[in-house]
Amino acid sequence: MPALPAQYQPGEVEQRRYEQWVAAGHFRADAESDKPSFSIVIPPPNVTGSLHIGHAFEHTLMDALTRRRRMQGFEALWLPGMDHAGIATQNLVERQLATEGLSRHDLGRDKFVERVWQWKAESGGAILDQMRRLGNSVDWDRERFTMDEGLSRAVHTIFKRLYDDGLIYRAERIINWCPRCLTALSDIEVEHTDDEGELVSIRYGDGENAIVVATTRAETMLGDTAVAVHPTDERYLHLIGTEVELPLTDRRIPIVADEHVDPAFGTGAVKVTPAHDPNDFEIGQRHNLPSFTVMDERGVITVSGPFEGLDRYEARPAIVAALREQGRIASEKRPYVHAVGHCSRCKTTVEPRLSLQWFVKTAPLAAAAGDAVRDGRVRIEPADMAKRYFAWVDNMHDWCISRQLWWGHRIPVWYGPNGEVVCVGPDEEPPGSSADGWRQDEDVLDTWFSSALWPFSTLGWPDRTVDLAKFYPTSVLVTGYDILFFWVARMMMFGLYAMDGRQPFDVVALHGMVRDQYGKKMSKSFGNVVDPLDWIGRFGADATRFTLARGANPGQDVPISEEWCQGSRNFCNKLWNATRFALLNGAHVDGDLPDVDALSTVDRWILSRLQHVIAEVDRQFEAYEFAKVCDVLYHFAWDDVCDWYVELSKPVLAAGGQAAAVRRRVLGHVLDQLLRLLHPVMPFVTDELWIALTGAGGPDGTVMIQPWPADQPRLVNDAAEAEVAMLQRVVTEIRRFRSDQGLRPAQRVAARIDGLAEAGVAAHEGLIRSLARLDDPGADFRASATLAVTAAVTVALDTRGSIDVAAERARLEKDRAAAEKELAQARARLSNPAFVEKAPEAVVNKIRDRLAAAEADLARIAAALEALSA
RNA sequence: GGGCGCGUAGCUCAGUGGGAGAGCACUCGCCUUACAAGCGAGGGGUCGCAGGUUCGAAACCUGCCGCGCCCACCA
Repeated sequence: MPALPAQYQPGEVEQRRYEQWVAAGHFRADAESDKPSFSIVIPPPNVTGSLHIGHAFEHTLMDALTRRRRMQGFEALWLPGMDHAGIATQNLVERQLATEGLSRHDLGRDKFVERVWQWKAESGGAILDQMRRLGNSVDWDRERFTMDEGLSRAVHTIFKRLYDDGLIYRAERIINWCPRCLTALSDIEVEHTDDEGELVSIRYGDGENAIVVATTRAETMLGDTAVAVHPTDERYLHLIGTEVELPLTDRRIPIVADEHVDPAFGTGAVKVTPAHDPNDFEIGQRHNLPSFTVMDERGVITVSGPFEGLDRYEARPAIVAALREQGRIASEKRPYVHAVGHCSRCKTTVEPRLSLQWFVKTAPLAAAAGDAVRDGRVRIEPADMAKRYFAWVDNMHDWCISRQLWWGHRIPVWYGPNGEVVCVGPDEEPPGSSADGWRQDEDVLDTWFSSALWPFSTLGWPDRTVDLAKFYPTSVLVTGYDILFFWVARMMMFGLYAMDGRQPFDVVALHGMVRDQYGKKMSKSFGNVVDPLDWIGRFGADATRFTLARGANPGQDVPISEEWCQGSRNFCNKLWNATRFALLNGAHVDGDLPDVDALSTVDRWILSRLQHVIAEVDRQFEAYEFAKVCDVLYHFAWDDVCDWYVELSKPVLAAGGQAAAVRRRVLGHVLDQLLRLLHPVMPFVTDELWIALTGAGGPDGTVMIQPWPADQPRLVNDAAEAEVAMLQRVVTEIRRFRSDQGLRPAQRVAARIDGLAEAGVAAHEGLIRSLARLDDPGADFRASATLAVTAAVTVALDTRGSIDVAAERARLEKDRAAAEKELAQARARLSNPAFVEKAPEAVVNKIRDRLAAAEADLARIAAALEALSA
């Protein structure tokens, strides 16, 4: 076998390994398999742009889950795909067109959509390539896109079904309108920020009948159709039912009483503009008020007169100025901070607008979505997040699903010449031709409408496919808490509805957002954005993945930094070199492991530690505690295996013989198991090393399809762990002394060790001497320092020179103070009758042990001080 | 306005009823033939503040201070 280089070089390894995995077909899931199924559908990234570090993070978690299940013998499917991202993509292509001096209208609908498809072909390929670079073990044969023919048919099918069930309807409502994107938006596509506005008070009417209203949106007054006051407001009782003149117009409007008005705010009187404010719309409904639309879809005033053609922000000061001229400004405008909605895509201030749109009646669907979590069919991790989920599904408004865009699934409704409205099913012909006056609805559906079908549309629904039978419900949904409402809740609604009450996933594992090392959001303007490809190129995909997974505490945001990624890269290299050492020393994994009874204490110890690690990794994986999985494996690999087991093995291997033969076998086994455990998180380096270690070849010669390490409790060995712990303590204390005394580490020191038998580690004197770099006592040995390591163990060292007595004394005095404090604490607690009576026996015993340990420590320190004086 | 969460070492975070932890950073000493992307040793925290419950609180309860997020149609 070729010798491994001294440093791990990820680039070449990653490309080669990935190609071989794909070629061998190991990512492919077989729907006909007898194995239990495990399935994940990818949260489809938008075809706009490229994958950011947040995707890399999410994909790492999904890949780790999938790879582990695959090794555990599940038929594991991770289904890849992308989302057409309606508004985002259309905006992007429109911007491209703009650079050519064109608008979408210059191309026309068909040509424009063609252009978007063309763009998708280019952009989508880049995203898929990024997924390969990350090492994602996705089933490429099952890649899907929300605008695929099959998925479009699913959209069409469910639309028809909901329509027939009366759960989709068309209505004229106040909706959120983006005057830049020129489309309706759903409530959650609107982001609220606290903006500074100005509150002006305007006097309507004159004399006795005058009434003053306060508003931040003076320009809408042209569309006022009433003034509202609270029904019990003493100030205005006499005016209710009367009319006032609306300034700047020739209209008179009524004064109505409505509970909605807060008498304590402003003047207690509200102007009512049903066509441009959701509250006012409702007041209008209650009082049968007419609606006057005063702005067009771009936010430009349409009322004929001096303000016609002005933008809404030009109209506002113009109208205030005109009112002031008429002496109708009752009080100067004052700053007022209030929540204002913005388009989540382009940040333009949303204009509430009365218009005819399509809606999903959410009440029955949302109720089912809530119940599925409440009754435990779907588990949300971390559980706290379920509260947010309930808060949303229990208070959901109807969902506006029509968008005035061209890129998306077109609404399958046709309008006839005589006012007919026909929803056409997926296998039906349009009811008539355009020549006969029939036309299809111009609008397309909200992107999230098709996303909501993703867990079953990707598996072949509405057909009853074998994929659907095998892989639905999916096992777990891994996604960010930021799209709990956008996506998760809606998949629940549609999944339960379309799949006869069967939930789309059993578990929702929510993760946080990737942030920089100070917990700051990543943003281009702040310059702290990390490009996953950059890290993969410089540190490797495994290092990038490990850094991300290591920060993944459920539901918590994930801080990362380049320094930490360097640390992960170092960890990869550590594994590389540990395996390299093993191979240089003839470690192997073939043949059975010798019987436990035939093993040395050190072997039994590492196998016992390994068992704890396997059990812990399993436990943490089941809880989606990726950070803890990484932590456990990191410390086992670095501390236990590299710093101790390998070091303890060096003398044994050097000595050769039967002991060395056994050690080679056990070392090979430990690395084999470790590489398997790490493989889900760091697939590349573990596979490369596993192949080198085992000499495996051929398409199946990869760790990714080896059995997951089994938890074998019989290998747990407390005695061996205690014995090695004592060994470690002795070695560490001798090293401490050497370091404190400035004895050069490379310098061997003659020493005599006493008391190892009493400490139960007599058999390990050779190892202790080796690791602490002590020579055997020579003929010329003369003790010049005596170190008490434990109550029993003393080490007489020939330091070939004087030692720093004062420093060692100070050290010992410090130790003594700590031991005395410990002793006093333990005594105080044990002499407290309430404690001894009420505390669990195990705790009391623990304190007793601690007391004994403190006493032993004091004895040791006393002996050391005495030796120091001599 | 409503809801949720967080304040633990210089930084980022684990720990949630019985001896204060990790990574990185820091100090000292080392190229000890797997690895300087390394090895050994070490320093560092009245666990935001104040009360309470308990034999025992970083953890549970209450209040306060500070920070963050989500939801929301008060003009």
